[in-house]
Amino acid sequence: MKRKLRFIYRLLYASFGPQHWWPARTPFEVAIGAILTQNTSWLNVEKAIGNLRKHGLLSADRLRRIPRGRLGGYIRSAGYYNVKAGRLKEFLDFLYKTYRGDLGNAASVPTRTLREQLLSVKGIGPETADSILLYALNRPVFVIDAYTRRVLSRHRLVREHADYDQLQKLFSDNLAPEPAVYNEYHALLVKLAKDFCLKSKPRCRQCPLASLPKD
DNA sequence: GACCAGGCACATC
DNA sequence: GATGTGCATGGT
Repeated sequence: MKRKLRFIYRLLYASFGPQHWWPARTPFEVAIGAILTQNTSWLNVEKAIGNLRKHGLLSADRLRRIPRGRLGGYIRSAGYYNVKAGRLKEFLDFLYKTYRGDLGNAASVPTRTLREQLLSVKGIGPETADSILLYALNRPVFVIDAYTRRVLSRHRLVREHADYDQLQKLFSDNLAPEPAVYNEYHALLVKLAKDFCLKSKPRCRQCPLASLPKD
């Protein structure tokens, strides 16, 4: 499986090239995006973040002070805006209570501890926690999402009903803990899912993974 | 107009 | 432990 996962990575990278997911932004902004993008297209999230920026609200302090109802108004485009405004508030409470409002103060905290802390925040589940860990804090944590699940199961790399932790283990057991690679690999799997695994069968013949050896 | 999108909490069986 | 439901906008 080690060889296979590395082979797939090289294949996808050669086919699609670098995907540039969540490059240079502040860790705080990445965390906000991670919550806003729950079950939502990134395009709609960008609008919401742009709106927050336009109103000078992209700071922990400003977001903490604004009432939940008003916050919802600014993030409408991201959908579920009432739910998400509440989740952002929960995250900010945690951020201030635990790290004085600055994720930078989490730098020396072990990844496992940090993950448990994030998961204890209401509204932050495994994918959101792991997105924050990987994309905002550069920790070697592989992010699993609906696309990853679809690709792995469509290509029979995992059994159909494997849960989040099992899927994640597949990668962490078989890849060196390198955040840049985890970042790129995940993005490439999403690209593959969008271009092929969602499409009709004819396109699947041209799928870069179609030539994958049977173990 | 139908379907989908970088989930999660909560209820129910 | 599995399965169902509410949450909601905007693109295709």
